[in-house]
Amino acid sequence: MSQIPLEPVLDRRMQILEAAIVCFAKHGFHQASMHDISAEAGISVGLIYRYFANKEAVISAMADRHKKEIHDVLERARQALSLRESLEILFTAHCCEKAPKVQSAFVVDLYAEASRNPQIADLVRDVLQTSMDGVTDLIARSPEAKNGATHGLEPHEMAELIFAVARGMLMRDVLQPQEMTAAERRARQLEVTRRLWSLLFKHEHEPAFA
Amino acid sequence: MSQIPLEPVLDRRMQILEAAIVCFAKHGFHQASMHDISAEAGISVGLIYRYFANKEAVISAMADRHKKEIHDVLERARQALSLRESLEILFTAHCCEKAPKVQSAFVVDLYAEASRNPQIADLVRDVLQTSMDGVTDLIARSPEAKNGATHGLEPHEMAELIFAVARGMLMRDVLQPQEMTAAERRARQLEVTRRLWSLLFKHEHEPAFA
DNA sequence: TGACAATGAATGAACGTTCATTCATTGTCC
DNA sequence: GGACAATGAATGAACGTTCATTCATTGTCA
Repeated sequence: MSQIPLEPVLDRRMQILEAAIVCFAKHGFHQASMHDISAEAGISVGLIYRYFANKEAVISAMADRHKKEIHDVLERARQALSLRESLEILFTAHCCEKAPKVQSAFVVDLYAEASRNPQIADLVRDVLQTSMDGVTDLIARSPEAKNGATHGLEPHEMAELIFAVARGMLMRDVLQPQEMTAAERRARQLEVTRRLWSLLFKHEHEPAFA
Repeated sequence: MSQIPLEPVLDRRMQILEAAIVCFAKHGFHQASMHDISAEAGISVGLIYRYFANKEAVISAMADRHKKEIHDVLERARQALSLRESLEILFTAHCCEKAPKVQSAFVVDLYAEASRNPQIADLVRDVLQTSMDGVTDLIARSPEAKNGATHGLEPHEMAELIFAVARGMLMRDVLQPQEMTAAERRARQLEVTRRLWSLLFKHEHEPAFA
């Protein structure tokens, strides 16, 4: 009846990380206890230590997972049919249906941690640089850039602004009440994305309809 | 010979808060211990409890102080001679000479805390709303808005974008290496501010010189 | 039976908080 | 002025609690 996992070790790790992100988002990295995580995962405390050396290792693994997720988002953005669609994917990636706000809270916590943990800072910097390079590239190749609707800005300067806005909206998101649904968050994000898009790429002599 | 302080009680509170922001920025709200704060302030642990009910109260007082500081910045921005100068003041307020990065790290921590502490969330939301209302007003009264260089955006929509970018840059700031000076941070901030300004307010048929 | 997964009570360090105690300063009386 | 009383700011050891981590024990399959 139950499926036999090919990699039970990886499954356990995933299960623990899944529980950890919920606890971290709810209490913060250092206020969430190992007991909280084990309870959320439905396992014992000791078992966590079979799969992770210590709490620090859980945090690191979560940061690594975040890195992979961002790379996936970037890949999806790359495959979009238009630059605007790419941006919408990037801006709404964190609005997942289950547990809205968890992703935002986690990322803000990650930046807070980065401000005092050089290892996390390196990782976050790396994720950011890779993403920005990717978007710079997307912009440079876009018809919008070739049509000269760039207001004299370089693609990398545009990418910098885009990511500043994305981070800023993420911060804003953690201020929203818990009850706000993922759909509502998405709508808010898209509104701002479109506003930014029309500023950045709207041809100067065209009206901004869409 | 020695000056007699008029309000020694307030002085002590200030001294403790000054030490607290350093410790909070260095270790985070919940990793900084009361012993850390007392050591940084050069006083005993017990004395903190003469001026604050508990650790929570220290955090709250710091949040209140942050609120006052932001109001001061807004006041200075209001008195600037041009909209652009106002924005530059808002964007570089956190780049103070002593202890660069401390302010940014504190604010990111404050948002992280807001994501799970409704009381802090209310305060931060309030600070943000007041600031955004102020800037919306500044924009509405500006010659730029009256000249129609607004790309069809409402003043409050512009303010929203401006604050998103400001928050985003603040987050970016905590990734910068500790050694980066306040002047270098300021320069980075101004660069982005000017780019944003030219996007938002540059007249559509004018080249962007400045 | 043996190998490994899983448990959760036990451990000790670290933390927030308290409070008995110290002592420089100020006030009071002769 | 000098002797003594009163104050309360300041201290830091001690307390109860929480937490990350360990490990002896139990459960589970092949």
